[in-house]
Amino acid sequence: MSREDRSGDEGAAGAAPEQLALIRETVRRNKAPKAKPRTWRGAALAKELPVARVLVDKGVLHLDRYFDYAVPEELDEAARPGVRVRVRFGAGGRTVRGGRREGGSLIDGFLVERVAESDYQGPLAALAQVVSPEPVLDAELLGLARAVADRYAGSLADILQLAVPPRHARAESRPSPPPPPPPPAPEPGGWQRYVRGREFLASLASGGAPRAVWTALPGPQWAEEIARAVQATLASGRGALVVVPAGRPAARVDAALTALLGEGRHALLTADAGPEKRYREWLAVRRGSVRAVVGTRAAMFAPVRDLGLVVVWDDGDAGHSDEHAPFPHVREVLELRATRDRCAFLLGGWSCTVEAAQLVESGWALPLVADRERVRGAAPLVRTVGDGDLARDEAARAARLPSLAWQVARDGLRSGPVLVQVPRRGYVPRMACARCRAPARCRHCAGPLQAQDAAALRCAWCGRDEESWHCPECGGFRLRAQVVGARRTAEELGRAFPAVPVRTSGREQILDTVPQTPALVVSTPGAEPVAEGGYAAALLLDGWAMLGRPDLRAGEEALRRWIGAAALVREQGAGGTVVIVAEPTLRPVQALVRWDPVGHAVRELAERAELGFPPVSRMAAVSGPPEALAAFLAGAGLPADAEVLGPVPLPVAEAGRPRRAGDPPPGERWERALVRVPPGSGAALAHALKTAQAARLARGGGEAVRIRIDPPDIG
DNA sequence: AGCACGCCGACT
DNA sequence: GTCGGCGTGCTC
Repeated sequence: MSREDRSGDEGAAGAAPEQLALIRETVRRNKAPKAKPRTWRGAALAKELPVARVLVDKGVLHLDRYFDYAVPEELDEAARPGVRVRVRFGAGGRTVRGGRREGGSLIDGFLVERVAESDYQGPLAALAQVVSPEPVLDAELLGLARAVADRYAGSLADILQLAVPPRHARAESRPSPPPPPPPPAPEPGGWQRYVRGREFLASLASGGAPRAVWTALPGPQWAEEIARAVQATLASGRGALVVVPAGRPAARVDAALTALLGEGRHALLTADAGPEKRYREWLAVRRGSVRAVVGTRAAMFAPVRDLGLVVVWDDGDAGHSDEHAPFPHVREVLELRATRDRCAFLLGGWSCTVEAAQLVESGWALPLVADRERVRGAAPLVRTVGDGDLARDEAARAARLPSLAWQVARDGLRSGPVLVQVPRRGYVPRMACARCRAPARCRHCAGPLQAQDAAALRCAWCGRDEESWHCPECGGFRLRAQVVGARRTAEELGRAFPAVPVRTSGREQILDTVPQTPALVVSTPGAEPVAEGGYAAALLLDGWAMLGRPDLRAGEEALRRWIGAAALVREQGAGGTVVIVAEPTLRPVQALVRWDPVGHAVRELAERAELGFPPVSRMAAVSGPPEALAAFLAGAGLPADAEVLGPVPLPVAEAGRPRRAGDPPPGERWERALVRVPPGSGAALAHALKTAQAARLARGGGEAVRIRIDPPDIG
């Protein structure tokens, strides 16, 4: 921008807007007629479409737009839309005598588009280099990345970092083979067990785009069912994408696809592959030589050709949330893809998230379930041990384990392995009514109450102190925090059955499978090995630890984990039994007993709607130093229907403790505010936050605040 | 983040 | 006149 331009703006500060526009227009016309670009070097330009619009690869929000560069004649051929380029970028660049340009540093970018002329006033710099002719960012992927960036108030460059793997020259130089012809449509297989299963598969095979929330029957067949859905989609001549939360389930779907389709039909995109392999597989997908993909969360952006189906398995698993800003979630991204590409959508799991229930409730997706009788037949028998039982149970007090659990373990060990689910350490207890166990909630915003110290209660959302709490359910006025120590219980179990081997599976060392022989398998949630032929029984000893977490999702998450363990147990007709040590009146416990995760999610959804919780409302968390946060919120121009809760102080990070993304730097006192908007205003909220953040960053001095749409831990 | 531009005070 | 300090805003 020239000096004249700037002084023109200043001189017109008091002028009417039309006048201002007129002045700008005049300056523009006089100075820089829209014509072929001039470059500083005056090099020969491409004859057709000599301007390249480039997305510079900097995650900074205020650079989240395209920059125009001139295309030199010699790069004309290679400079196609979608290729990686290098350009000079930075204020360091300056024009020196003779109209030549120097300075500015070389940075990476993507060529987004070729156009005839530029809106930019002034001479364009030339593309420095086309890194490779491989068009890695096509219009479809760009559009998706843009939509995801907008949804999460993040920058396009941040999304592209997740969506386009780093280049590897050797991988690129190898040609990819042509795709094999479509396979025949599959037999319905296990899909026959679901009410509309055959129809769903048939629709996929005939090129349809059905959308379903699938409540999978317990047992290991889900992977094969997903593979059949993929095959049906391939049979229609389209591609398919499956995203699972971790490497183990990815391996299961991978095996099922190989069994059904043979080798070379699909790609496995997981985080643990090396850079070369990763890029090679990704390229094979992009080039269309592989039409089906299974992978973990980064695969959600996989550039599958002519996408016909997206699948997400177990969407409640935290593994589906990306750890890098702006933290996109697989379910949400695949929803966007299904809508944008008009392709089929399949969300499956043994359990059911509130978000999944909402997809059905809103009519966006149809439920895909088995009838009650079949569900009951496939599930194990679930028995509960509540506080009353424990109180009456002499043995339990002595040995810290209920008699029922002993019996079930002993019986089970006669015919096979017995799973013992124990809690992970580190759950923060939530306060609940000592009498009826209803969670204690803030009377103003319904956020969870937490114990400050011995006496004081404070809302974790809005920060208000609660001095005279009483239970709205039963009128009780005493609170209790629930703490459990069940690890030792498992050890005791081991001592009680000395003839039986004890195997453990946990965070550090995860067992994949265990044999059919009798054994005690002690596992933390999510790390349960699969038992050949199913477990004879399972003991779920962590009821209170799971329900006691100060998290909106505590109930849903507890149920998901219980079901995740119980689904590995034999059906009740084959003697499969589950014992859960938790109060049988609690909603998630009842849902487990009835094996009704959907009913549970539907009720939770209704309750969330009533209380103004996500996903019925959209929430964003904004955190940062108190002054910066206050300034941000004051100037953010939030939608009129936005409601700001808080800010409240965040816990100060202790030195030596592992930090999670979004935690304040050690020793700094940060605050966090929650902003919530009603349904329909989510996009406006994201836009307002993004704009405000960009303005702050552009001004330079302003300290950045952290923004997270759909925060996972809203207390 | 870097870096030039421009305004303003100090000095030849 | 002209040199240079720092505050502001831009990067094709």
